[in-house]
Amino acid sequence: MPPRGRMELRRIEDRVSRQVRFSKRRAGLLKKAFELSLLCDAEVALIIFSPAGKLHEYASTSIEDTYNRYKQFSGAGKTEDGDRNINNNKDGASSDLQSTLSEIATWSSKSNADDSDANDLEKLENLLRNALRDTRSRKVRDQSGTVFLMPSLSLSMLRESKLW
Amino acid sequence: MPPRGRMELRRIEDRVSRQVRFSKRRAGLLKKAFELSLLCDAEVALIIFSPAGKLHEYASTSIEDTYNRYKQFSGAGKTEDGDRNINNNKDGASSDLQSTLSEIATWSSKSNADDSDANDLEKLENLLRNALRDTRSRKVRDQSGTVFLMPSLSLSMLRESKLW
DNA sequence: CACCCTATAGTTAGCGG
DNA sequence: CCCGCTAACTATAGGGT
Repeated sequence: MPPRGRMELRRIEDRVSRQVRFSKRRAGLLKKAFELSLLCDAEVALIIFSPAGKLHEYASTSIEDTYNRYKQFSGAGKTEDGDRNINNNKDGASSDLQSTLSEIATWSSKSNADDSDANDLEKLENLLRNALRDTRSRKVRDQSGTVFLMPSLSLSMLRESKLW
Repeated sequence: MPPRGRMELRRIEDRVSRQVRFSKRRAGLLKKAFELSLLCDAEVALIIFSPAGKLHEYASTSIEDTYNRYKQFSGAGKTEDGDRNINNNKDGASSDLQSTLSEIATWSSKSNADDSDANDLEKLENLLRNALRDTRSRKVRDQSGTVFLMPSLSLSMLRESKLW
C-alpha cells in the first residue's frame, strides 16, 4: 500500500512525516554502510545529523581515522592505488589477516570492549571471525615452493562445535 | 540467477566478485545518502575507501563542515553513551575478552603474521577462538528463538542479520 | 520514538557485452 | 570500469498498536 506511487525526490514538507522517514531511512542507510564494509572489506565512515540536529554515525574503523585518511588522500593526488598493502603480496589475501589483526588491535585499544553496544560487539565478532578464517585458510610456501595449508581445525569442524 | 540463495553476510572471498559488488553497493549507498539528505533535510557526510584504497565520498554540505560539527558533538549529545567507565566489568569473562584482545593486539604488532610458523599460527587461532566465544556468550536467546545482545541498545538490524 | 504489517518500489547478484 | 538484463531479495510508505 505504501510505496504505491513513485516517490518524489524532494524535501518532505510535513514535519512529522519527514521525521518518520528520517528514522527509517537512517536505519537503512546505516545498515547498507555496515554491509558494504563487511562484504567488500571497505573502510566506511558515515555521519548523519537529523533535521532536529541529532547526531548519528557509523564507522567501520573510526570516524577520526577515516577522516584523517580522507584528508591525506584529498590533499595528495587521488590517483594513488592501494596503500594498505604494506607488505606487497602477490595474492593480496595474505595481507588481509594482517589488516584484520590491526583492526582488532585498534579495537582493543579502545579499551571499552566490556561496555560496547551491539554494533561494536558485532563488529568485533566479525573481525574475529575473519581473522580466524584467515588463519585456517592461510597458504604457506616452503623453500621448494610447495603450497600447503596451515594447521588444523577445518571449517566444518568448527561449524559443528558449540562455538558457532 | 541473481540473488538466488540468501546473501551471506560476511566478507566476500573472491576478489573479483568483491570488487564488483563494491561498485554496485557503493553506488547504492551514495544514492541512499543523497536521498536521505534531500528528502529529510539531513546533513550527511560519507567517506568510503574501496578495498583497493580508492576514495569515494558524498556530502550534503561538505565533509569538513560535517566532520567539524561531529567533533563538537562527540562528547555531548550523542545517542550512545561513550566509554566513560573503562573498568566497569560486569563479570570475570569480560576481562578475559579484554586481555585476550590485548594479546591479539600484541600478536599483530609483531607484524610478521604472514610469515609465522605453524606453532604461532595455532596460538593465534586459539586466541581468536577464545575471543569469539566470549563475544558470543553475550548473546541471549529468548523462548521464541529471537536473539539479542546483553548490553542492550536494541538493533532490529542485528536481529534480522543472518550472522546469528 | 519503538514495533508490526503489507504491498510495492527499489536494490542487486550473476551474466553477457 | 560501464551498460543492460532479469530474477529474487530488500527497503520502505503508510497505517495501526
